[in-house]
Amino acid sequence: MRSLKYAILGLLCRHPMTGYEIAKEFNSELAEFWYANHSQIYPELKKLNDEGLVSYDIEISGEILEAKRYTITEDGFEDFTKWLNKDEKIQKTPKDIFRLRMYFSGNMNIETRVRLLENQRTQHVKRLNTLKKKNEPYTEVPPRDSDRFGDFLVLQGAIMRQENIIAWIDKCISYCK
Amino acid sequence: MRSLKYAILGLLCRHPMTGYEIAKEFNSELAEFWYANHSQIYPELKKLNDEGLVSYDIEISGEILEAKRYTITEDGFEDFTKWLNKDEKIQKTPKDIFRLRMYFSGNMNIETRVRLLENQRTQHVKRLNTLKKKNEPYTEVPPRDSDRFGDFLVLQGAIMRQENIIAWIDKCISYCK
DNA sequence: TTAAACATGTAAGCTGTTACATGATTTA
DNA sequence: TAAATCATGTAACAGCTTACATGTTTAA
Repeated sequence: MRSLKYAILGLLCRHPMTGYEIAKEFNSELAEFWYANHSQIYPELKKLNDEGLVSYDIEISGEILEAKRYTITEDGFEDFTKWLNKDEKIQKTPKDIFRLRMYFSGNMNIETRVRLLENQRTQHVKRLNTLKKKNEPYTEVPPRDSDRFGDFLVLQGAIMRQENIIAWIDKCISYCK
Repeated sequence: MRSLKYAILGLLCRHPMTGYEIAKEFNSELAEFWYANHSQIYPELKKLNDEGLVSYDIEISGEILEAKRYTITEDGFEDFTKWLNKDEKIQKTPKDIFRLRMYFSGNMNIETRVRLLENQRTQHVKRLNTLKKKNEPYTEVPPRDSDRFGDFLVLQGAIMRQENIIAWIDKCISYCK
C-alpha cells in the first residue's frame, strides 16, 4: 500500500522539507493519526527520489553540515492526487492491547480491573488535555481550502475519539463496581 | 512485546483449542480489537509449546485427519496472569489512513471530500449494524466473573467507538458543506 | 460429486521498531 | 563548555500479510 510514501508526498505538497523536518512533523503534529521514525523516512525519501517523485537540493548550514531539502515533482504530485481522490475500504479496526486485557478480565479480580481501568483513564485524560490545548488557537473553522482545514478536521476527530475512550472506560468501571 | 502470545494464552485459559479454532476466533469474535492469520498462529503455538507454556494432544477425526488440541500449562497460566495484572502505558494512537487523507483534504475539491466522507460513512454504518446485532443477545450485563463479561465490555466499546467515528464523519461533512 | 469447512504448515516480502553509528551547529 | 538540537544514514529484528502448499471430512 505504501502509505508512508503518500504521507510524505502529502507533506511535501505543502512546501519543501528535509527528512529531519518530516520526522519532526511525524512525531508531533501528525502523531494523532500517523507517525514514523527517521530510520523509515530516510530510506523512503531515497526510494521516492529514485522513482522520480521527489527531488532535492542540498542546503548548507555553517561550514559543513548538509541538509537535503526535498521538493515534490510533477510526477509525484500526480501520483499523490490520484491516491488522494480514490475511494477506499475502511480499514480493519486497529488492534488494542487494553481491550484485549479487558476481554480476558474474567481472570482478574475486581480490584485489579478497577485499578487498571483507572490507570488507563488518568493517562487518556492527560492526552485529551494536550489535544484540547492544541485546539485552543482555533477560534473558528479555518477556510476550507487552507492546509489548516485538514489539521482542524483531524484534531476534532482526535478529541472526539479521546473523549469516547474515556466514556467507555467510565462505563467499564461502573459495570465492574 | 509478544502480544499474540498472550492473546493465545488468554483464549486457552477458557478451554483447550486447536490452532484452527483459535484462527477462527481471531477472525470473527475478537476481530473488533484483535486478529491474526493462521500463518502467524501455527508458528506461535509451536513456539509456546517449545517454551512449555502450552501442551497438546492429537485428536483424530475420521481415518487420518489430525488436529492438535492445545492446553495451557501451569507455567503458561502463571505467565499469562502476570501479564494480565500489570499496569501498562496507553498505546500510541493507531495509524488511520482515512484521517491521513482528511489531513490532506486541502488538495481535494469539495465534492470529492464529501464523496469520500459519505462512502466511509456508509461502510461504518454497516459495521455498526453488525455490532448491534451481536449485542442483541445481551439483555442484561453478564456476571462479572464469567467469560461473557469480557466479551460484553469490549463489544460495548466497539459500538461506542463505531458511533463516534460516524459522528466525526458527520461533523466533517457539515464542515465541508 | 462438488463445494464448504476442517486442518496444518512454510516462504517471501513489506512495515515498523530499536539500536548502532557519526558528526555539526546552536543555545544556555 | 556542555547540552540540546540539527542532520543523515544503516542493521538487526519483530510483526504482519499474502501467497504457496497439501490434504481430509462433511454437508448439500
